[in-house]
Amino acid sequence: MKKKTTIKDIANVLKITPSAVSRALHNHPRISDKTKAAVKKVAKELEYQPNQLASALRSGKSKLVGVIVPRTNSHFFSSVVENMEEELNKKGYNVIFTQSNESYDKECRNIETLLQTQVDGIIASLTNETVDFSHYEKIKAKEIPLILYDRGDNDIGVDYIGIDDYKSSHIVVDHMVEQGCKRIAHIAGYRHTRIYNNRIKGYIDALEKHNLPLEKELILEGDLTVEGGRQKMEELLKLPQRPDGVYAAGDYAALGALQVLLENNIKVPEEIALVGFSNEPFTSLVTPAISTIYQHNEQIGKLVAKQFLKREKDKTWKPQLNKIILDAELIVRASSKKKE
Amino acid sequence: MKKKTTIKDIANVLKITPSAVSRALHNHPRISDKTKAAVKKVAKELEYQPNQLASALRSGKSKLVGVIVPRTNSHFFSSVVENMEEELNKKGYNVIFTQSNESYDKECRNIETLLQTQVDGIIASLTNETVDFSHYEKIKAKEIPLILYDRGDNDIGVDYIGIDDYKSSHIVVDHMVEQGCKRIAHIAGYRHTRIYNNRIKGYIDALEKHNLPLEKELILEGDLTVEGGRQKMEELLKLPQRPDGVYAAGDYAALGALQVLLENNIKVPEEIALVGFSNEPFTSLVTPAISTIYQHNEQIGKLVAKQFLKREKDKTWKPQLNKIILDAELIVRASSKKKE
DNA sequence: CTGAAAGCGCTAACAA
DNA sequence: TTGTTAGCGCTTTCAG
Repeated sequence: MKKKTTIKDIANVLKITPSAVSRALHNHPRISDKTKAAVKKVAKELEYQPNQLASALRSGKSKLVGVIVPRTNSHFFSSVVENMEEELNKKGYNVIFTQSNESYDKECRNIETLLQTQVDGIIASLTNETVDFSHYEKIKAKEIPLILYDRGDNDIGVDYIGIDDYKSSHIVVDHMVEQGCKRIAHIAGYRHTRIYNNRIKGYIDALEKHNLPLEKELILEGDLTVEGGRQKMEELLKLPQRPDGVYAAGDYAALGALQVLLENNIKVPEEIALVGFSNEPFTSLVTPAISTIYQHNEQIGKLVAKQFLKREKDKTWKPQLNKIILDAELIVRASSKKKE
Repeated sequence: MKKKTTIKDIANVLKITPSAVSRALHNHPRISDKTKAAVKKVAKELEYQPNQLASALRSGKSKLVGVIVPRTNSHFFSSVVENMEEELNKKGYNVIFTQSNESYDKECRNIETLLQTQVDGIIASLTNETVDFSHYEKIKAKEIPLILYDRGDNDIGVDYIGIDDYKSSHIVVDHMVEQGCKRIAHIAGYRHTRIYNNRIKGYIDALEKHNLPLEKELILEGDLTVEGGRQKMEELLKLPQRPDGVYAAGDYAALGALQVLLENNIKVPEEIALVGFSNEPFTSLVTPAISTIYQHNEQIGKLVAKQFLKREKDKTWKPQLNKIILDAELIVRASSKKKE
């Protein structure tokens, strides 16, 4: 490894002190424009690259933000992260990025390593498994900003940004009723995950709002994979009286359901309408295209970043709860359009 | 921010010196088991967390690896990264992760920030735009390990890991010929990107191998988006004599092509067989499922990580070319199975 | 406007 | 086996 130029090297060339160089590079107000210019010129000539590590150690600010993502292979998360990164980069922060792979243990280790790396803040979305929050208390204890998003609606008193799952279900049911559905089934996620539970509650209350009877056999809890969706749909088709609409709490499950419907020559949406959740890219690519809930991925990413920056700036910051809940948006596509 | 425990604090408690503590924590051979135990006990009690920054600054090793990805919203890249991360974490490295978004400028800036962060190595896949490699020379000049993967087959003399695109085309054409195709079209990527060029060359040579005539109008270069695939497929359908097979150099383009075929009531694979490239998840989800090339994502991720670790270990390392080329694998699905 | 000097937390060569 | 000492590269008071 070649030795790199340091501010000391620049100082030597110009016969000034390292501190002057440091100030010049940071546009300190009380430094002459002449030296500023000179320093910058020499810096460029010597291909000076600031050593962030040293700066971080001295100043106590690493300019690093740790992000924990449950999975990368979901369009939702990757676009959230993309926007977060963009926003943070603008303000001179770099993003260290780890994935928990939906494992609680990995999540704990992620936090450990991020803290060791001296990140200035942590942004996280919980795994499906996470029910205990004690590992997050450590972060709180250190009083570094912690922002949760999407999966992380919490009682531990830290910032949270996500969409209104309860209301989303209302939007979906409203739409399906309007399209003429009378018996809407719900392929649901596991109830112990807060967001899925909220979707179930929203579904139930929305039915009541429309004076539709609640039929227990129309709520099928499970994992929201393609295979899961297939199984649940097959169960639904075996019922003495079939539903005329299916609301799946995830797009992959919706796709599985669609496959089963098509294989059974059931017309979508005429016989059974279908709505998914998350706006995964494939929903617009299959035939018929699947109606789905758009979670404002980009905006969530940006908001999370901004919230972090706000916390970071405020010196007197203490961990505190502050929820930002966005309304989701229904994207109506062919799979649920019974009327024109 | 609360003040954190340092090795000095531990030293004070035990009335020993910081260096002894440091050694104890690192299981230095020449330190008594007694002090080791004592140090570790106190460390736990005080919730000591090593400050990687300080360690990095002192030792010149940040234990950080920078990874540049063109896009995260591709299944290929996310699974490569996932496996890379896993492998590197095992050896105590953390991954800093940036995306270039297929922009040359962003790629340059990414390198800049990674170097400033004092990463111990850089792992990158080039953007589609990248034709000039001068920004990578900087990394070479610093003599820190640089590994390229997938897009990055290079003449700059650094390690590269990817699949054999030329051969992949052969595998595809062989398969299609075996299925009875006589006129195979190629929806291609832009020729200036090496991997797409290799796929084109492979396609051409494979046709020759099978004594099939090369028809220029059957090679359509473009961006491999869904929309791009649609357009090219429409062009192909306008030809006086239609092809009986389509090989798309990307799955999204293959999907676009499939949509057009289905909209025109053309039977797939009976009238026109279809093969894509990359094994994006949706290929197995659409109907008919799309045959495609699997690029050994997981293995590539692991190999890249291992290659980095090898370079890192070898103190006498100098930038040098070392290619690892994997054979890709064809996943045959309904879209190309003319025979049983 | 600039210089001198101290130190962030840790490691490692050299002593003892 | 442990202590001493010096310093990684940078920032930041405190002087001048």
